[in-house]
Amino acid sequence: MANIMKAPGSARVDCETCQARVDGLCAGYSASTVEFISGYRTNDRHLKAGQDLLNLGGPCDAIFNLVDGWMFRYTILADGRRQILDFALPGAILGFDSPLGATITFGAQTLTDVVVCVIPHKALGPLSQRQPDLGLRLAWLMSRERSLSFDHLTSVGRRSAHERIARLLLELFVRSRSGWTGYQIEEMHLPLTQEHIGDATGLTGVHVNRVLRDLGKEGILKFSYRRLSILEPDKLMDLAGIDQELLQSWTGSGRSEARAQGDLAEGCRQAA
Amino acid sequence: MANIMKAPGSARVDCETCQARVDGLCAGYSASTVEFISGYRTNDRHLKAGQDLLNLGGPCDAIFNLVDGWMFRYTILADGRRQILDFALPGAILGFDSPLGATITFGAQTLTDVVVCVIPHKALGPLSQRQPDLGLRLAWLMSRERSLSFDHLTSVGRRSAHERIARLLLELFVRSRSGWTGYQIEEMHLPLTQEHIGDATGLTGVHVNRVLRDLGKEGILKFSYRRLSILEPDKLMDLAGIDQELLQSWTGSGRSEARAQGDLAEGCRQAA
DNA sequence: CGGCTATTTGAATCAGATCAACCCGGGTGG
DNA sequence: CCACCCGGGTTGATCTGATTCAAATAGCCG
Repeated sequence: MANIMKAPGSARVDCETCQARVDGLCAGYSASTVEFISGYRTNDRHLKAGQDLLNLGGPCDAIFNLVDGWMFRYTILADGRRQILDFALPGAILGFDSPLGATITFGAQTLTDVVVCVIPHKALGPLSQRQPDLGLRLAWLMSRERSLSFDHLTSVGRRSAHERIARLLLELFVRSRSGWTGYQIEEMHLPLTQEHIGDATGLTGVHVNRVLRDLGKEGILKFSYRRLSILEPDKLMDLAGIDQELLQSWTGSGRSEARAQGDLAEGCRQAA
Repeated sequence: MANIMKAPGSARVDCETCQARVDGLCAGYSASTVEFISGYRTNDRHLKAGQDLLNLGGPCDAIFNLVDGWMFRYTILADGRRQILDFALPGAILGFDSPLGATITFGAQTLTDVVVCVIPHKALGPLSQRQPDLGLRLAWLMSRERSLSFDHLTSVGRRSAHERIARLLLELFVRSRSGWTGYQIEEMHLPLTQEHIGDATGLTGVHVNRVLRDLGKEGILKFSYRRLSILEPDKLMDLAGIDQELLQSWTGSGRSEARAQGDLAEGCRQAA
């Protein structure tokens, strides 16, 4: 997975080849602009799978640009119940949460080995002075995360267990590919346990298992031991209640030749 | 409620006295800065209670600064199930959703008579060029909305019906006051039906009624016919599982003498 | 092999949904 | 002034999707 990490720990992420430039804060910027932004970085951080990036209750004074690996954000209630809020893929920004110095109210944990590059909150002001569309871009990024969160809220609030799970798996698949036609039979490595899926969908691990088993029996998909196979894309999309265009909004969109409207960088360009 | 609306329809919102300057895009800006921003406004819009601001499936080419009144955002599923995503109070920004021209994926409906001031998306670029912290500010605003959404997600995913309802009512109370010590017995007008509460918490209207009835019997609060009375603040906060500091994060925070960390404008100031 | 974590399966239970009345208050129109 | 209506709110009986508890299995690693 993490080919960037060959030289473990010490190596500094090279902005030229950074995965996060595909669809994140630096997407579509020229080399010189990226260079400029990079000047404000402090040291990268490398984490093993299963670690927390920032600890609950502590302060947070930087944003983290997820360069490689998968993470998730979560809250823990007093009695131990956990809710997973969203999954972060390369290009995600973490740590832009409570304005400055305020204590963190939700955690962020790695699902795989991970690399993040770090930009102190303090740098955001100066950065956005010299690169004025950066603030807007960050705003669009946040807005997209909020939309995703709205989507999850709708799932958990109003959809059946089967719908929720179908939808989540589909979302993660599509986002990890940055797009999908929706017609191909596909397979991928999904670094989640059934417990994770339960905590993300507001269900029990046990119940997730039963549903997964159902979906398997119906030949729609298989998921066990971290391997997901989508066997009947159309049935799955139908069950999940997904229209093709929604698929796009989950990623920066079409990537390739800027599939018209949905693209983040495009959005900023037009707005400017 | 809407004293700004005395001259109905035609009157243009006066930025000097605009409620949304307390905690929104324009919060804390000097008169001249607000003036500058205002130059990019197009005509205000005045809506009656129960109307939709933007219609689903259509495009959206402007952001709306909610100046007066209450609204909510929602999604409707194919079979009619509705999920309310959040409630918008004065100072909220609506319409900053899908990047540009893309079709709207969730609706926004008024709960009371409402006034919004309108800034075309096209203006955002130029605006943030000349007022570079505006983008960042918008980003913080979006980030706060996302945090709220995370909160709702946690409620709906992991809390009991009693907890969810207690929490929602508390949230709305606190946000509408922009803060609360948490000790006073209080009363307010809440422009919601039990159906609304159900759709926001992922419950049935019927069940909301039963819970509300319970809470009434226990003397914790009363809510009927749009009037909410908090009778036992401490019990309510306990039931809702709220710590004092979380209260702050729901608003721009402490308002008055910038309760240190949580304040939006403060955040931008420090970052700059 | 032994220990660990994840998955699987069954049986009992429960929180909340569904269905179906009925009530209440405040318009509206006759 | 009253009859009617209509959008909430209330209440009970019943049903069910999902939880809980508990025990067995399966893969993984040292």
